[in-house]
Amino acid sequence: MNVEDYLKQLNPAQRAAVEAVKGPVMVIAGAGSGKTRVLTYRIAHLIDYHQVDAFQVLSLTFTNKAAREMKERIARIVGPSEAKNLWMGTFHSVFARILRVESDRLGYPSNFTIYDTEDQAKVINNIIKEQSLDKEIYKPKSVARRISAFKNALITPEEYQRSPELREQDAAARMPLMGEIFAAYNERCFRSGAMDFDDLLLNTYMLLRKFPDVLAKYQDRFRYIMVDEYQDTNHAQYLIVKALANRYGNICVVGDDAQSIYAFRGANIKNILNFQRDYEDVQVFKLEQNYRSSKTIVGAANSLISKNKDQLHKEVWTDNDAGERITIHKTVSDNDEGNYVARMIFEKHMTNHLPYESFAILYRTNAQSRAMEDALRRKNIPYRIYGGLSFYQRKEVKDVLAYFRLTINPKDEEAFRRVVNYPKRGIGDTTLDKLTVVANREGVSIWEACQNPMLLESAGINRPTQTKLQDFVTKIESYRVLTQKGDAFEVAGHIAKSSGLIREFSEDKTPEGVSRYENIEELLNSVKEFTENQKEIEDGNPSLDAFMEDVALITDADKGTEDDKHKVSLMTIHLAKGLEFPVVFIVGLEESLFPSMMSMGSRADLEEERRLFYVALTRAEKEAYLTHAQMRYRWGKLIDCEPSRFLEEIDERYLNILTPDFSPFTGPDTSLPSRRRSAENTARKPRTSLRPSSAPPKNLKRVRPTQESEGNFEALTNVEVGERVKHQRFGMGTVSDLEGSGPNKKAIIEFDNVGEKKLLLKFAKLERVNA
DNA sequence: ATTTTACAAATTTTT
DNA sequence: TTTGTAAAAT
Repeated sequence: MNVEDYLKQLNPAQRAAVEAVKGPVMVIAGAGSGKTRVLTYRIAHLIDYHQVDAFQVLSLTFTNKAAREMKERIARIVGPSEAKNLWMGTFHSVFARILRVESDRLGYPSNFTIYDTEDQAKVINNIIKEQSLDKEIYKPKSVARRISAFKNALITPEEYQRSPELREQDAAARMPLMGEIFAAYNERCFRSGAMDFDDLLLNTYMLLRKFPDVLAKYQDRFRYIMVDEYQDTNHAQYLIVKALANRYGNICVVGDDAQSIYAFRGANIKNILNFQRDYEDVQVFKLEQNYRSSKTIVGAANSLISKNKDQLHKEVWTDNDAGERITIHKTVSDNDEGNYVARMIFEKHMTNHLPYESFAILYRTNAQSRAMEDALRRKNIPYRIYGGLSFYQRKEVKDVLAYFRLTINPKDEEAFRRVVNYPKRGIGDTTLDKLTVVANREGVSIWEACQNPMLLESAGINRPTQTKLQDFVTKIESYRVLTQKGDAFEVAGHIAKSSGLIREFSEDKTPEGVSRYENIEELLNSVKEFTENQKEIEDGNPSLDAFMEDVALITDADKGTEDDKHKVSLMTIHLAKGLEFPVVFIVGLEESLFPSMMSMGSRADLEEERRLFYVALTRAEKEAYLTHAQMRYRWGKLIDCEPSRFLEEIDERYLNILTPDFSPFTGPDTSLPSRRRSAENTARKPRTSLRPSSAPPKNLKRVRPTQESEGNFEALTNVEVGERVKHQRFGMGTVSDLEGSGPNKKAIIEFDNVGEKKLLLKFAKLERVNA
């Protein structure tokens, strides 16, 4: 594709934004206005037309998936060898990459661990316990939120102590020791060689501020900077971008104030509202033509968002057809809501021949997915849930990962605590407490304390336990040696086996245990896949370090794969940002659910909820359905619900309000007479108890005790060479070889799309395909 | 040190 | 309803 070709595909406003390559540029991009297209072509244009070196372009996106897709599109214009040099990714992943290079400046090891929310909570919990504070007053969650807020505002523990206002705020909240906890938390993370998500930003900022030569280096490298979803940047991100752009001034931010929905994690909508004040001679472009949605949807969304006070003026319009009115439907209960949605999807799928991937069900809270899942499953409608408990957060997966983490960075205290006695080694809480005391006293990590027999002795740990600890240390050390030679897959496989975890899981024959075992297999598969991919790439890195780096910053939105074709998407509205679907169901439009209870206190919060609804509505291309239930299960109790105020805020001419008659004689399934209702409820019980009692697998393989696994059971193990088979995830393939026998029988399968895989037949959910 | 039992708490959204 | 934590028992 040459210059003329891609410029021709743009409308005047888009084209102007693409061609304005110098100086500060702000693009206000209404929903569905072709923002990604502008960003893509702008970068391609820089490289292709202005001969800018791809190494000098930094592009910060909202998800890594978005970055990957954009890179592919750019590659098609400028060629893959050039495109691969682009710096593209989320703030967190790009800055983690920089921090790995520069970590010694800040006193961190370059293989620092990235703590997720769970690790963070555990550290805080430990500190609260050690200082014997009342955790009714110092709620770990609120402490974590508070610390996160400090970091996003770039406040250090020292600055905290110097600020009377902050100290008073916490004293007023009966938490006068907040500053001490904050300091202890930072200290502990530092000693563990670990950064949390906020640290990735904060430390990048500190790095650039304290070391002018580092700043100069990156200023000089990133001569063209682009920031997507600028309305969702926080203060730290704002300052980092500003610092980096300070030399060349070629900064282009793209965003939509109407879609700012991340204030709760520190995003500051003022960043976009004040951009013109912050930079000189800003060129502003407004993309107001919506290419995505029908006139009805655009009109409805406009009428809704006009209720917000804080916004930049813009007029989103569309050339598309008027389309169907938006349906509002009231149901009796949350289960009923699920049935309605499932029935509508089924009907539309059958009568209009819409594939299942055309549908999305969006909700405010993850908890709402349950009712939807039940209903979809009952109708055998395939679906995929995004978010919720992700694969990498599952307990058993984190256990294995903790061994990996400890191998890479033995100072990682949370990983240490997690696995030092798992599988059981006779090292219990008492020992751990003693270790903590001595580590704190000496100002070293627990690991370092374990390496020093003198310290163990002085901690009052008895001889047998000392030996156990030393055995553990030796074991981890041996893994470390292995990482010097082996690739991620070799090391991971060895660790999983020799740590005893595999044995631990395989001994458990309960359905939960089997599911856990499968998840570990799945994890090792993904290590294998990663290793192989890295080996194929020219300068790929197949080490375990690289794998863990990849895993740490994977986001829920990043994980979609090919096998999501033909599936209905279920996700929170937050996760739906940036996506679009022909038909969208927004469920649970009830007061104190959406808008959420927490947001009803202040106008600013309420406006954010309204923007959230705006985002939800504008995901729809052709049709939108809004549902609300009269009753809903919450906290295990049935509660009454009022329709959301947002429903009244949409201009009526776009609406089609169904006021269904709830007598048992009308609609076939919409409302259920009480007898059937209770019968259904009792019928539900046994199935629910069949579910793994641990958190049900939300993302990858969901264990479905009923249909699938039993249905094809005979077909699983007796495949033969040359046969055509179908795998849930990998698609179609041909069996090329068999290995092992009995329960360990494996098949080597050449898949049409993903190449050769070796699968344990016991677990691979294969289907025979008749040629 | 580990297992069992009982009881409380939880639901906003995520990198 | 489910999940996690604290106390009590082995």
